[in-house]
Amino acid sequence: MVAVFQQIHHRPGMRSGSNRRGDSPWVSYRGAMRWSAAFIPTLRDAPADAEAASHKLLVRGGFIRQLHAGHYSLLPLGLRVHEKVAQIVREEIDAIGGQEFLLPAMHPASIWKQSGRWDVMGDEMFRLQDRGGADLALGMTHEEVFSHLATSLHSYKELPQLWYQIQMKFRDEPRPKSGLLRVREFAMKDSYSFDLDDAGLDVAFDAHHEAYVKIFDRLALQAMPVQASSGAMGGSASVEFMVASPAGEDDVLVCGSCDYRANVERGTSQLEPVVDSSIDETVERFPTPGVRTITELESVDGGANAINQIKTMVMVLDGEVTLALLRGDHQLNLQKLLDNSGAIEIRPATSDEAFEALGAHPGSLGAVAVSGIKVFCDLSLEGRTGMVTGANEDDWHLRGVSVERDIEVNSWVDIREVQAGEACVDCGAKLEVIRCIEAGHIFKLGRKYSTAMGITVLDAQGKAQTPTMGSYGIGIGRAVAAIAENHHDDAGLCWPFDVAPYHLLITVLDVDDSQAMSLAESVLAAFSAVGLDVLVDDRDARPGVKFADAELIGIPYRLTIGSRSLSKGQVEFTPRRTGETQMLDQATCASSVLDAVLATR
RNA sequence: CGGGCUGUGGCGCAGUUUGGUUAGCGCACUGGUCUGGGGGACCAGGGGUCGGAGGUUCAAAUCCUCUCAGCCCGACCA
Repeated sequence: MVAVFQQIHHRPGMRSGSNRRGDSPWVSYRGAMRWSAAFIPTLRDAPADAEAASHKLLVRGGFIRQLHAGHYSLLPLGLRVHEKVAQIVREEIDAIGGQEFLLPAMHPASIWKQSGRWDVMGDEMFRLQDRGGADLALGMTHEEVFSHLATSLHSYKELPQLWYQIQMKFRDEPRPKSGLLRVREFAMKDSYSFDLDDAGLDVAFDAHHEAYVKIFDRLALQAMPVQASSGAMGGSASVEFMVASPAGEDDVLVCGSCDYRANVERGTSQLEPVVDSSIDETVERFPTPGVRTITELESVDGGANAINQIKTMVMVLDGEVTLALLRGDHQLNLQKLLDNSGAIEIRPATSDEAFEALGAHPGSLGAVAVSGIKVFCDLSLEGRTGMVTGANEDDWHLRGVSVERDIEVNSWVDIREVQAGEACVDCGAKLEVIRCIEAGHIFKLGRKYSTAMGITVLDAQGKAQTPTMGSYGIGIGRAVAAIAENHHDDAGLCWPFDVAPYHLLITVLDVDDSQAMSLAESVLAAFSAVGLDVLVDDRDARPGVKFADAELIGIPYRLTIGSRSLSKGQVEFTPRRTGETQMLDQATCASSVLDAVLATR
């Protein structure tokens, strides 16, 4: 470490900022950096188009720069955080037996066609052709490639396998946004488990669940595991790790008194029972001129409260016109309908399509006496009677409708979106809806890919078996952004110790004071000796600039060495998070700072 | 893909409605003097195809047409 100390020795008289190779003996060392030689382009103002706190601060702090929409350059400071996050993920996946790979980012179309996803992925996959005209894709995930490799497995004795990589993924997001939170090119840790049977898959899944808890704990992210939709790709269990943040894009149902947590795409609630007035009403047609909305129908003569209305939504599922029925006061959740129908593509029907299918325009639609059209009906309508709904003739509605008697329902499904304040399905307490960032997602794939890609191993009886798979992802860059979202204040970032670009910032206020510089160097040496990372602010700048930048980039601990305190034999120690400064004795500061830092890490 | 908005130096903006000298301002940057514990002052500088193309005009950052890019809301999204 003496060598390190000398490599970074600041030569008195050298102008700060002079960093030409020819006149500096400075040799790069990952754990130590002089600010005067570093590329840390801090900005006083955030770019006007930055909205999310993490976006603003990561740009202002010189961690990232946008190249174009959804593509960011990681600057040295940003890369250090990114790599520390990746390393934590790597260590925890290794700890459950993961083996790291590095796979091609560019894939032949053939494997995507084999899995069936060449068509399914649609516009979200970047596609290109090579000079020979062969179709290629930039990998958005790596089930296909890993599955292709897994065809080299031949015996049950080789299972289980747990494979992973940390690699760039490419997704042509329709709307990249919020800095690193939603991008089109990003590093992701994705692991895949291969097991002979469901019990093995359970083990791999649970191991990941525990590993993820440890990872997010080490990242200082308060991530809650929530029940999630498996998405279009199916799967029997799916858990997302969600970090509460206004910059997020998912809504999560959180029960205040038990541990029920679910994505609104999956979660449900208890509904207050509704008592319908009469059971044997007959269906009656009545005029409702100009009435087009649930609200209007509430107050019209012969109408009813929303709770007694049937909302008829005309959707197009994979090109087929379909009806989704809900209680008048409920909202449709598209993902739920997707999951329940098994469709890949979903969109609301146009007004013309609705008219063609039902003979009326939206606002007067209903499912009574409709046949030949698939009808998905929300569970909340089971057994309901005396309902009001559209008559499939503009300006007319029906009342006295008994759902089960009068409507030909193909499937009863949970397709409504739970609202805040509804009762927890487990304990009945009030549910909150919390905006979250999806930081990780684990799920059981089953045999979809192993079947498609032709993976088989012989079992103990010599019979061919198709292994079952699990898939587990964590976005590294998104985790960096999520940490920034959760750990900042008005002045800037406050990196958790384990992912901080540097552990200690030594702010030297008078860079021409050789006593101050040599004190900085001795503290640096003490930190380097135990493998901690130190940034020395040796810029010839005014104190105000240095303090502001220090708070902006958010190094967890700062040692300030200034002639004013130094003349009294003192230096200042300030944790970024509290901002509370403690005076330390100059002579012993190296060891006391080291002790303080190690004690609180 | 629908709705809204924005492109002027590295960042933040003014100027555009009503066309008219050399396109300005703050920050940042370079040299200098002073200063020296919370984004300091002064002096002197460098840096801009006004997103792009076409058009109207004696004259275009400004008007017209097309186009590209970016942002926000929604849709969408392992």
